[in-house]
Amino acid sequence: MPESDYPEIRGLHLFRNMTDAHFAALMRGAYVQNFPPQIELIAEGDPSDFLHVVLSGSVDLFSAWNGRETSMSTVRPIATFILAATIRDGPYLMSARTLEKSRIALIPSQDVRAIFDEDHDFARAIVTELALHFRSVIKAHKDLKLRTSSERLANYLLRQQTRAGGDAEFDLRFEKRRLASLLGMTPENLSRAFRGLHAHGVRVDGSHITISDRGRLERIARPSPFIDDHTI
Amino acid sequence: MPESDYPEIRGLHLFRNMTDAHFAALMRGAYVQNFPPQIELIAEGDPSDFLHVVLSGSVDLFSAWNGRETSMSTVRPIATFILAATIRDGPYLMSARTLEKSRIALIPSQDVRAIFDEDHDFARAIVTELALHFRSVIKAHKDLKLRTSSERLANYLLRQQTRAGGDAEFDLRFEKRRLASLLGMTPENLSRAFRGLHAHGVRVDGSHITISDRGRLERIARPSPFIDDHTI
DNA sequence: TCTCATGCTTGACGGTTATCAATTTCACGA
DNA sequence: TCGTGAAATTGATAACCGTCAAGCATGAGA
Repeated sequence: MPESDYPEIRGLHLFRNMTDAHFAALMRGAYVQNFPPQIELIAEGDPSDFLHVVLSGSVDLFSAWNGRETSMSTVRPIATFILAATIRDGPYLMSARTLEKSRIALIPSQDVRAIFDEDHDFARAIVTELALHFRSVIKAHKDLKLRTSSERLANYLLRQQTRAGGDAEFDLRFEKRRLASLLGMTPENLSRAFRGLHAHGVRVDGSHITISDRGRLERIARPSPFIDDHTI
Repeated sequence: MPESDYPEIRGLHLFRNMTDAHFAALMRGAYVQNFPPQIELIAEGDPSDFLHVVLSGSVDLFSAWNGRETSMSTVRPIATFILAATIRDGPYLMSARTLEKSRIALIPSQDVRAIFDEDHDFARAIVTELALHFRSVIKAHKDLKLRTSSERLANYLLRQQTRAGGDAEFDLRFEKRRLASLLGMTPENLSRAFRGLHAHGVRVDGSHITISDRGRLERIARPSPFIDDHTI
């Protein structure tokens, strides 16, 4: 594992407060690999041998059943994924594939579990991380159960506008087909949902979005901090 | 807090391995209360002052948005709820109401966080519990995104049959209206979905279910361990 | 036993969403 | 610059699901 990757990983919440010795022990068994786009990193059902850390690029977590497939979430640098499977030593519940050329660190799951037993600060960080992820999934679940597809899109756009610094214009960070899958709809209906939002001040040009009047969009989106605020 | 409640709580996975001193410290600030049916224990958005433990009865966790409401899950003895909100010291993401007369222990959240910092076994148990819950929500999310309503019902019935010991006959543990909400559908459509399963060997008499041929039901339900097995 | 409230079921209807097919647009390499 | 293939859009259609209204079943209480 190249020294240059250490600071990035060390800077993560998860690894920030552990002792140097324990961090070094974790890194000893870890290695970094470069992957081309569209490579399947892990498959649903595989044993969880490694905790993954996305250092650059991006990774799609998805799941399939009975010939259907859906995107569950996208992981961007710097972040880990499949922490829960690592902790429980259970099979992956989602598959993962690179969306673009990506650099990914692989930390043996058994090392994570071993250091977890010894380093209280690391254990504490894992709990915090898991609780945050848990709450995010709850929010996604509420989004899906309580809202129609165009309400989900409207609220998604408001969230993206917020994370873009509140600017009236910003770019979608996904292909629309995958955005559709994330939002739980077909690409066709995403297209129609975008058209429906024209009447509420949303302009779409390719992946470039313009929200002319946030207040107007909020009146139909009705965002709730308990669904849409992913910081709490 | 009555001594008689100690063993039940102590027996929970979450509290089983912590030291006596720390457990006693937790129980010092805790108290047990009896609630009648249909009492709202907590409301979405409230600060998470207490970790709740259901000792008897049952509790519905639900969420509302824009005039709509949906059941998220049901908590039965002996189990805790809203652990993640307690850990993060964030607002509740779900409301909770008693379904029947229930006895519930309330443990101050700040005590949980304080003991967590001191007792490594407790911290470890919390991580395990959170990871398990996280994976359950992921499964529920996949269920909702990948399956139609009658597929969800068919798989729900198979899961219930399994937990009833595999018997061909068992009873639903919910009112059908709440089962419908849990499964993400209306009571009307639940009724129609049950009728649709008649053709696949499912008999319904009130809340009594008979599955004449599990294999036949499995052929249309196509259960997957990565959605339906809540033990992994 | 009767009444009444509640939950469940059924049918009719409309809205939402998925599917299929056909274009159009766009990005990228020849 | 042009050609190619994938993505995005559009329209038509059907499946799915929610809503509304009515009727039925059940059980608690007078």
